[in-house]
Amino acid sequence: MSEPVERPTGSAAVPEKPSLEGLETKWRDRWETDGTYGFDRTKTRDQIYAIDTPPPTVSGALHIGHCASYTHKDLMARFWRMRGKEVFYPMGWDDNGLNVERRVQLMRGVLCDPSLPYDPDFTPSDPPPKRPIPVSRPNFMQICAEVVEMLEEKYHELWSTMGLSVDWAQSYTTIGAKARRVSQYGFVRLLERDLAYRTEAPTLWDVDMKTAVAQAELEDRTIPGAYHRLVFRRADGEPLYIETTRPELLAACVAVVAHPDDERYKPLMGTEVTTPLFNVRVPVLAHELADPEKGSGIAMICTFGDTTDVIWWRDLALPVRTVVEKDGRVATMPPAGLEDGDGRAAYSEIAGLNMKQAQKRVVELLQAAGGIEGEPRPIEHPVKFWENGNRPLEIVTNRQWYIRYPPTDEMLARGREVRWHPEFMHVRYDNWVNGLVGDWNITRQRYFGVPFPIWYPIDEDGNVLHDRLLIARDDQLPVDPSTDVPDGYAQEQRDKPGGFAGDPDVMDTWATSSLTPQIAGGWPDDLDLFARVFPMDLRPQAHDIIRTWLFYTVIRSHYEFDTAPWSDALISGFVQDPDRKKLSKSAGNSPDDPMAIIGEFGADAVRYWASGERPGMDLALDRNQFKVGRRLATKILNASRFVLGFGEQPDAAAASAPLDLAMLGLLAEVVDDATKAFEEYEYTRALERTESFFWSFCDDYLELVKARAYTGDASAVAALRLGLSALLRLFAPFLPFVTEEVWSWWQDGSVHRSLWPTPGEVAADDGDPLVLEVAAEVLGQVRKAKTTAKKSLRADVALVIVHGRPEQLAALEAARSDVREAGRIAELRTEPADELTVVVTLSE
RNA sequence: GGGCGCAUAGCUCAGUUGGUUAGAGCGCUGCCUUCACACGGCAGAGGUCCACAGUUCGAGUCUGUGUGCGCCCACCA
Repeated sequence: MSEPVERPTGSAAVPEKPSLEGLETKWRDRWETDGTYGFDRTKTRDQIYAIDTPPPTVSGALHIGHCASYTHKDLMARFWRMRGKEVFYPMGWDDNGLNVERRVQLMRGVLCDPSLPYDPDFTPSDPPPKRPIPVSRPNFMQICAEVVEMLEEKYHELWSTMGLSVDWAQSYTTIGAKARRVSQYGFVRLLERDLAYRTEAPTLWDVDMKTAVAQAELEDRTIPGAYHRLVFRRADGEPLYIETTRPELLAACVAVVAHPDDERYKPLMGTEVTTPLFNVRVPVLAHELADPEKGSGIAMICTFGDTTDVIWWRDLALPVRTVVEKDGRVATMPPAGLEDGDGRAAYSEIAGLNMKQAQKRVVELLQAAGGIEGEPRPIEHPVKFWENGNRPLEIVTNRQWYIRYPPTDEMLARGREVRWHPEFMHVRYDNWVNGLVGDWNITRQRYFGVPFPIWYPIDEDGNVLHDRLLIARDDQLPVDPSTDVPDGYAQEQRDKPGGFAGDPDVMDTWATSSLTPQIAGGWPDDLDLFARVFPMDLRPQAHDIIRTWLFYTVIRSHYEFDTAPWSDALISGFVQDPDRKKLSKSAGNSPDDPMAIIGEFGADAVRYWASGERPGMDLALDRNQFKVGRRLATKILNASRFVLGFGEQPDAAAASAPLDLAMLGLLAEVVDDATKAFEEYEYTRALERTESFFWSFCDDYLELVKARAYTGDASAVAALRLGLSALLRLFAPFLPFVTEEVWSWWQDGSVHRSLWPTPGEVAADDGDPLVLEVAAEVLGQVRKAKTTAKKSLRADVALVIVHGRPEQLAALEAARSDVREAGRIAELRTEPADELTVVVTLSE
């Protein structure tokens, strides 16, 4: 038993009492100052790893789920950077569109009324008024811009605190000039190729926000409704019962339809029936989509009650009888075809009512007129809503811009060019592509968005000539047709006969965000940069927007560059609260407020928790994991201080003792596994392997070697420092703050710009892992004996007899003195046996 | 109605090509004031691997059926 050795004085840079406090602030400032994550655009495409980072919707509430998914992207960025790639890792803010307008309406109490003049002195009142105040379009835009800037700063703050290694110099916003230019330029190019077009067509419409919405933004909600049994009259005066949940649309009825094989209605096909109340004659038609099981098996077709009506209307070439206006109210004037005097009188009773009121009134009128049989029969049924809306969508006819979908097989082929992580998410893409209907409506009747770079001439009679486009020149873009003037016209001619009119609408936000690789990559003005980053390597995103962001990006890249936009898609899941419900959206003091959590546990701990979410899987919000992560970070701090306290040994080759080589050999395997895991986007496995090794490094190896290390043994010190160096680098993507802190104690430069360890670097010689395994097992048995005897681990051991196979005993011999020191063993004997057993006799 | 995923210890999850006694962390219990770390360490208890059927010498793992949960999609009269 050796005498305690005085501990060598540690490096001056190693603090006596290391702490995690303040590491986030310290290092994020330092990384910013040093440009640690700056992108070097002189590198070529093969040297670059480009990430198509999702621009977060800044109008949404910040919550801990963001931290999880953005950590995953950062893990990949940091891994590839350490592998020597120049990582192109921009950040965008999605700050245009309807959601921002809604947020502004709530936060500032204003809404846009384009008919109002600009008021330079207007300031929103604080707190905002309950009833939003109408303001001019320029005022509204200004307020929106202020609000998004504030929101973006909060995101920036959170991302920096989380340690995201983005290059902030590459930032963009989807409402910014660059994004507007790319959006308009991309649009014009599609227009020139007839891949974008404008047409008047039935459109899904949100009556509250008064805008069209796209197929991808729909969601079904099950709400109460009721079947109303309406009494139509056949030519012979007999009744024909038709069940509908929307009697208020009766005036919009253009036909009734049954299945062609439905024997009950076959005799009526080709005849006409008369609607109750309005007394309009409509044909009885056949169509496959009519379901004999539903209602009375025969349906009324209205223009338009739902998307099936649109299909019937199109397939059967029916006329339009519009009843619903864009504000969701019944049109003032009755539709064409409603000629009957009583019918017009009935219509006047519902004109101007909203849908709910209209339904009530129509039912009353029908009851009075005997047009309805029995009481309404309540049901629950799915109805289409805009995903952020409050009232069911209506379908109205409107002029809209569309982008054509490519043929299905082309879109599927593009999907197959991408490697999906996890692979099963690919199915969602295919399902979506196979279920597409119509084309992509990119028009929104809103204000805070990218306008269409289009004007229309006005003829001498004041008619806007919508089929004669005045398209902005490429070099003019971005333009705002509401203030800019097309070539050949003067500002005074705006909205005048013989003059011009600007296109009033803006693009759907996806029409812009589908171009994120183009926007971030500098297309079309910086083609040098673009060639260095496109097609990109990675699209990381959540699974809910496969049908939107991912799909649309593929389409734009397909049209513009004839390629998939990236080689790999990394799809993350959602964060759920411990009860598996949706996380609360409230910002501020909620239990999932990210800043509060980071403040309590540290960013590394939050990243640790997030790293446990495997691609495609959901993750529960688990405070326990924050604790575990924090404990790991603390352990790294303390273990590192301990290791570095043994002094320096610059020659890594000095590691020669069998125990030390065994440790390094095992570490080399860990490096190899972690590297492969990362290359397969299995970052969770990389962390698990590293973490598990690290704990045995601390509990077993460090305990075994410390007596020798205290003496300054070159092999021990070299192995410890080499092991620590590799471990810090393996942990660096996950725990960037604590690893950087420790790295700074004894290394130059940032750990995040150091090279990822390689197996060969760690284990130049072949160590025999058995040495460490057997030594750790014996030490473990000694500890167990002490614990069982309720003795301190410092208690002396009189005798240890190890039974084992010859190679096990030989391995133990190679570490004999380390084992004796670590276990405080007076006498260590070995005896041959078939399996390894350890008999421990404690001293009295 | 269609598709996808999940189901393993009280909780959160690993279990790679089928192969002895199914693992980890947390939690729980006990012990250790230990000279890197009490924001610690050591150890212990705890499981009919959702059910049924099949393939196989052998199934947590492969096949089928069913059940439960979650998500995505769907033409909703």
